[in-house]
Amino acid sequence: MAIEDRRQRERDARRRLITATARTLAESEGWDAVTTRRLSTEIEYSQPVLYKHFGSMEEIVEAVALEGFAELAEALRAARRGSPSPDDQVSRVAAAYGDFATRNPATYDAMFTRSTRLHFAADDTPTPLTEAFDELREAVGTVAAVADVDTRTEVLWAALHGLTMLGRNGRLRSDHEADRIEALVAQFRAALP
Amino acid sequence: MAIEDRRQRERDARRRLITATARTLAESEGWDAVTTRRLSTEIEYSQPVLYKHFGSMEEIVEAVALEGFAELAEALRAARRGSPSPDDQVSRVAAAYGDFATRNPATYDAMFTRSTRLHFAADDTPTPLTEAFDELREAVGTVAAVADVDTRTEVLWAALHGLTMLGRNGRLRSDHEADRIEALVAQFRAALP
DNA sequence: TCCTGGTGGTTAGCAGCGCTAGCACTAGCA
DNA sequence: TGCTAGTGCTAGCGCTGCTAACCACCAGGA
Repeated sequence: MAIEDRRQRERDARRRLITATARTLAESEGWDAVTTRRLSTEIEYSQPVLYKHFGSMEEIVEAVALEGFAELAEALRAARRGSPSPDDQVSRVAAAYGDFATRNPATYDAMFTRSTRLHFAADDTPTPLTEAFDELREAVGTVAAVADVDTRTEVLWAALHGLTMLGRNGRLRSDHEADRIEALVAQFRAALP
Repeated sequence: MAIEDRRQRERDARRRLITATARTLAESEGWDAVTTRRLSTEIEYSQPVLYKHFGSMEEIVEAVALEGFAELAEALRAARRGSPSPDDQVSRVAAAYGDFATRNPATYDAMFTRSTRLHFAADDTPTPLTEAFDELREAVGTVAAVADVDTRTEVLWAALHGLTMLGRNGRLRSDHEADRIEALVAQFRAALP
């Protein structure tokens, strides 16, 4: 069995190598550069090896996205815990969200633009996704005992995502990012039931 | 000159044929189906004809996007004008925005996901884009004499865009769309200076 | 009326894409 | 030592966006 174990470890390591390389390559040169040929030369294996681990290129992107969601959840959790007063949590979490998106643009892209098959609020929702959402939800919950926390969390998430995407594509005034986050949090706080 | 005029008219007509066909095809089968070969057979010309009118496939998508922005601006204008009381404008405009995005998913995609080169708030911003933004801005302006209308308009736009994108990819509970719009508008109204 | 320049449109082909069939080799077991 | 299972390769298919080179036609002047 030891041999089988070793083989499994090697398989796992190579799988991680593929996703890590894909992510690094995407962050440095954009997802357009992440082709099966380029990726395979980068990991120093031939193309078909990729398909031993993933059914398609899309699945590789999905794996990167999942990794991203786990990291996002962790970043939001850290922001929430590092918050001195509970009232501050929404503000901190919003800032952490923007920060993550800015620092990992390609990964964020994998999470929200390039992977259409990862669904929320469904039976097959992977745990990293629900965990990230739950962190936002917890933060929203502290603001006040609002009637429908879920709805307001979704609205907050949507606003943060919208600010990220529009900002990235040059659709918003580039020197007012902080103002927008502030305005968002302010109007969020103002709407107490 | 009459001959030259006729030629120009024919050129214009063919250009419109290309964008209209691309849009229709995208709405019915998705942008993946809009390849240069498919598009050229659809308009009953050969591939190089496309390149007499557009420099690349991306420019065709951009043309569809511009058309979409013009229509969106018009839809928002109609919603604003059809509003009985000024207080209602934000709500109406938000609903009209969601409506447009739902009715024209592929066009919306061209506007916000597939065309990265159309910038807002810049010197080279095409008029349809600023017009659409201005309609939102006007609606926001009616809510109250807020200090920074621009910032709050951007936040509203971002929230609407986020709700659209996350909703479309199954990232939000599918039977609470109206609730989210309502919550968004409510918190928007609540945050008066 | 014939000739000529320019325009409109075509066919054929390039490089690169995701993906796969099928072969060569090697490690591990009997 | 011979067999087997599994690993990784080469080569190639059908597709993509895009372009070079050519042909047919029409408008305008001699």
